[in-house]
Amino acid sequence: MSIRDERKQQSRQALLDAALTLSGQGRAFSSMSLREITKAANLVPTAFYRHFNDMDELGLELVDQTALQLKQMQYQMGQVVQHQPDTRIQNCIQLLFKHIQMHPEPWIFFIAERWGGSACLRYAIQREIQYLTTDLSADLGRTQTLNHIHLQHDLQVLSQILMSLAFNWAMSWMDLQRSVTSEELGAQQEQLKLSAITQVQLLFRGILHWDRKQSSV
Amino acid sequence: MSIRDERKQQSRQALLDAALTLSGQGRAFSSMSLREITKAANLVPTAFYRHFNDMDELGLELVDQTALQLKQMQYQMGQVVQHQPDTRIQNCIQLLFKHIQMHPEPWIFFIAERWGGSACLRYAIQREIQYLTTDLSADLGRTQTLNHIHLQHDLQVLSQILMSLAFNWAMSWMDLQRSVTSEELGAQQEQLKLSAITQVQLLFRGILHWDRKQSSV
DNA sequence: TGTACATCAGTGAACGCGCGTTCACTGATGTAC
DNA sequence: TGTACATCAGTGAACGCGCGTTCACTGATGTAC
Repeated sequence: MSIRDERKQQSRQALLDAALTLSGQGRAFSSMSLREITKAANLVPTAFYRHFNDMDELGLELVDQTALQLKQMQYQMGQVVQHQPDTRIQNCIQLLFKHIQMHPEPWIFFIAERWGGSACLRYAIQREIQYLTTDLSADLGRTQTLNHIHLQHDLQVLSQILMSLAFNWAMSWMDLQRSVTSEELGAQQEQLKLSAITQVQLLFRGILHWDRKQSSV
Repeated sequence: MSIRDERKQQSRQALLDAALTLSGQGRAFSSMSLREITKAANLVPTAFYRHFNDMDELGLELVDQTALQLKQMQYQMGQVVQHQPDTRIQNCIQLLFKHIQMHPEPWIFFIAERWGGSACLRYAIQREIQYLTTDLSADLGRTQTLNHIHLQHDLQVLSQILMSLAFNWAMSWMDLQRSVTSEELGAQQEQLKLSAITQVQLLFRGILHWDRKQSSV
């Protein structure tokens, strides 16, 4: 890549990073202004148009980038579970929260904009979450515990629940960091983890006793 | 109430309704302007200050009003289940979706602003959802199916899952109405209901086999 | 009941500000010979 | 390698617009006598 192209890429990424940072601070994407973003990226407002036609285009690119990060995290967790088949639920949850702690922005951006003020971001994120759910469903189908579940639909339903729970945990986690004093933080984080573990154990207890034929509880 | 007070209340409610309507159309609260709201309520911008100090104050009042509607819906569902103890999960879900269909705005407002761009709305909504969850937990504790669950914590965890699922269903439901053509709508709505029913059946299967002592799956 | 005054929801002009977008430009980088 | 021209990321002035907020006002409603 030429010097010029490289610098252009840097500016482009600076714009994307600026938006992601604001999102991480709790701002809604639909309330961010083009001028605000360019200022944070050390550019004049008009330079914006060298990279994107409008804010929506930047937003969609941001969905792509953050979705990629979430997919990578999911892949890594899948690898861990596959190579250590006796990994306990506790350890999985611990691993998940460590990831969330280290890279919170994609999680925040996804859940805040999933039902946010921009329709095109909503659809893009919804689509990405569907991909993630399908991938998770495939991962789950390969595990020992769940190989008695044969109907794709049932696995898909389980993944949907897990995915919606995971996003809830991520945001509750970030919410604690934003609002709780540092002395109480550790305790409340532990409590959140415990709650998450119980939630998943409850789900897996249901799956272990799952039987399509008598499903009319 | 005097004529003057009555008219003032009407204007005030018109402002609140205007904001709720915009929210129902997919707009983020943090991107709504004071002028926009007053215009929709047939008032001049400056009249806004006769009712609220700023948009945040209006937003908090809106949280109170919509929370009340959700509480009433929860109470009604609790009554139905209590008086017909053999109510099936299917019927509960059907009832829930009927409510969502008839009064979608509180649901949309709550989930969109739960992680939206306004910090004070986030906290207010979070608090209300906690109340709803605790109430649900109490309702569940009174049902036959669950009277083998004695630990408050376990009921609370179950309520948390159900609550987060319910909000997900509500938004998916509204999303269908917004984006799917009318001929496909009915079928997709049925599919969503089926998915919701399966999700809850799975959860209750887990609860039926729940036992704190061997909870390390 | 009638009158004189007080209250106050709503009005309309005005303000300074940040917004998205246009345009002609600059000057470093890339390319052709 | 050196020169002459092309490209194009970033600049800066300017525009019209909607924003939140101030202020002095109007006139219907309420209150005291």
